[in-house]
Amino acid sequence: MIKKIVIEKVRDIDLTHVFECGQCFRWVPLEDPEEDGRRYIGAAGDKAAVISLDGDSLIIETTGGDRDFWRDYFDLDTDYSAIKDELVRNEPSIKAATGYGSGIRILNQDLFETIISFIISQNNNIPRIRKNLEALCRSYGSIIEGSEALRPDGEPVYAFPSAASLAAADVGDLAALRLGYRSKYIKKTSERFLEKGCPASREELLQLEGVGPKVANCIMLFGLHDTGAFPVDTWVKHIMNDMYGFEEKDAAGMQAFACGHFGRLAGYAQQYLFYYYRDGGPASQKMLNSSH
DNA sequence: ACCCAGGTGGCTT
DNA sequence: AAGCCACATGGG
Repeated sequence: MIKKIVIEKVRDIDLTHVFECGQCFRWVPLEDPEEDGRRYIGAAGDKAAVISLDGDSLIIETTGGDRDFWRDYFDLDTDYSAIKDELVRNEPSIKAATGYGSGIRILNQDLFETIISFIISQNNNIPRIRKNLEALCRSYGSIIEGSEALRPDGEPVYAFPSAASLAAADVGDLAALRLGYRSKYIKKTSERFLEKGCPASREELLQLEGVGPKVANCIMLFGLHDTGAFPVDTWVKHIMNDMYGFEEKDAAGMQAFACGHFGRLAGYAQQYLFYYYRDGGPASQKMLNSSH
């Protein structure tokens, strides 16, 4: 049974930017990739949905979750115009990035899904991360009841696997999904998650196998909504080198500086910058190459 | 055949 | 603390 939820008068939201800025990996365009205002299909936890925008109304056709759940998922009670303004006031050179990624929102994602997703992200690229996660969900996640009705072809949406199902997985079977050396991290981390419960701090996250400083920061930002977290990946290294002259290897220095410079908005700043430099086309790439 | 991608763990200086 | 290197995989 599909329920339709309409949230009116939403601001600062662009579905393409929200779903393709690199914070999540399982939402995909449903159809008409060229069409303006396209619809996305995916899942948040065990709730499948098709998401679209009609003017300033956010339309959620879903198998579950009430209005409050989706308001929280899309972070709709946060004023992103105010955030962008404050970022630009504090750091004028970020304006191109906030302009390009205007409409990004930091989703409130499921913690376990975020942990596994960003363990898979290490030394990997986004298209392959998406493939890996889809394979993982098809093999270890259950079909979301009623999700067949969301898609014209009647294909179901799979829920993200539970910690129990991944903890019970055979490492060889995980590797067969092309998860590579990350297979053992996934199993061990799932076991520990089951045993110890949800990690709630940086220290606890760093104790998980396959979670280092960068992945921990992604989990804090995307899974725990700690907006002061500033993940430093290979792209952000280039950016911080370009903007402030940091040595490429000095990830810790970059992170410390950014957290001081942007404060509680560091996570937003990181996401606008990452998305702009990665997807913003020739203009952003030129800026990166100009000084080095 | 190399280099890179939302890096980490482990070992050696 | 800092510097290597292996690790799986697939695309350019």
